[in-house]
Amino acid sequence: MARSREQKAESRRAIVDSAAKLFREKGIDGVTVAEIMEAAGLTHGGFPRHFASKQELVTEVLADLFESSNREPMLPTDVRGFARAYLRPEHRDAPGAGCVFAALGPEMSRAPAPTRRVLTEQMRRQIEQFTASAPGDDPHQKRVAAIGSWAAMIGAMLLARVSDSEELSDEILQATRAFLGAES
Amino acid sequence: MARSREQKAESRRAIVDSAAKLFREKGIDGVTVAEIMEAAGLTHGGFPRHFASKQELVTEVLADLFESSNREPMLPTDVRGFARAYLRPEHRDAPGAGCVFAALGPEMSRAPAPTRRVLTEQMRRQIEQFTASAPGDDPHQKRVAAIGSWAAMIGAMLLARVSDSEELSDEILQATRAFLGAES
DNA sequence: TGTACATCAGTGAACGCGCGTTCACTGATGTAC
DNA sequence: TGTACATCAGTGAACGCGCGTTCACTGATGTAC
Repeated sequence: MARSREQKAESRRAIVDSAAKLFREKGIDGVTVAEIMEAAGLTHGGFPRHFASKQELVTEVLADLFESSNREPMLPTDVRGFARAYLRPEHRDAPGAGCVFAALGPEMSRAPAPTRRVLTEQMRRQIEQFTASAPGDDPHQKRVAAIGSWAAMIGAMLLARVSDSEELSDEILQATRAFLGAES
Repeated sequence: MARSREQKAESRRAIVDSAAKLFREKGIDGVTVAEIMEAAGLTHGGFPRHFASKQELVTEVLADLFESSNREPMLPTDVRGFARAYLRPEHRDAPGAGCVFAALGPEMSRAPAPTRRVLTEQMRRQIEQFTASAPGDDPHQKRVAAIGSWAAMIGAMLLARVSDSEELSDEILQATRAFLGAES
């Protein structure tokens, strides 16, 4: 039943990827370790060979997600292009592959210190990235626009996902795109 | 041990109020029925005399919160005044008394139908209320500004609560106020 | 190159705990007469 | 107005289940010689 070092690395990869998807889809508390392990093609008993606890996996998943999205961004890096791509029904309907903040925000504000540190670091990075392309006459205005625009995207995604009316949900996404000057 | 009808109504009130605070502070899953009952000055065994299940209490709490905030608003009803009051560190630091969407958003997007119906109804009401006072040359522009502004408030509160740096957190709130033209 | 052995990824059963919910019971309430 | 009785809010113990975690075990890996 034992596996090579290489196979272990593959298993770890599969666990992190499954968890990244499931956490965002169902919330941290909404997913069991057994469920994650099964999605990774393993049984739950093997979990402690990779992570000391579920919470440690959470932190690792976030660090991994941010690392890979910084390495090769899935969305445009300019704030308007980002907003156009972010505020789409496809993103709303696939939380498992989408924005961590919109999917897990409140749960994350109650997370332990190491987890919040990773999130805060990413927040700084994202704000700086948006500031570069944000509209404004001076650096301060640009940063204000970067923060305000990002906040609007996240809030809109959250509201769009709560709505039980697809019409209202679509309108929220579209209106926020217009509000941010990111009409397609 | 029995109580009069009047006392029962008082107990129910206490349960709903305690739950409204605790749910927003710690998330739905982060609070136990026993904890809510204790905060209400009762023991957990009495819970089913008031609610058929924890989930039913959740829906009741939301309906009650929205009913009372619509009856007598705690914040200004115009969008800029609302933003000024909403985007405050005091609000960030007291989620138990604050915005339901920022405190429970993602958890709510996975909630059962009756709960989401109550939330969607309130979303419509809030958007309509903001539209009345939002900037814009025509009704469409005003509605766009209402939606975009509200989204920015909720997203900013969420980010401000996730940040483990008070400086960054304060900046997010302030920048979003500036972004929405709601500087004090 | 072969061989003996230590390592350890992964399995599946089990543990222990916390939770939502149920239930027998209590005694004050409030109704029927 | 009194009195007997049904009701039912609230108590505290218990139930049942699901979860994160632990553990004895397995057998392939990969190292030591």
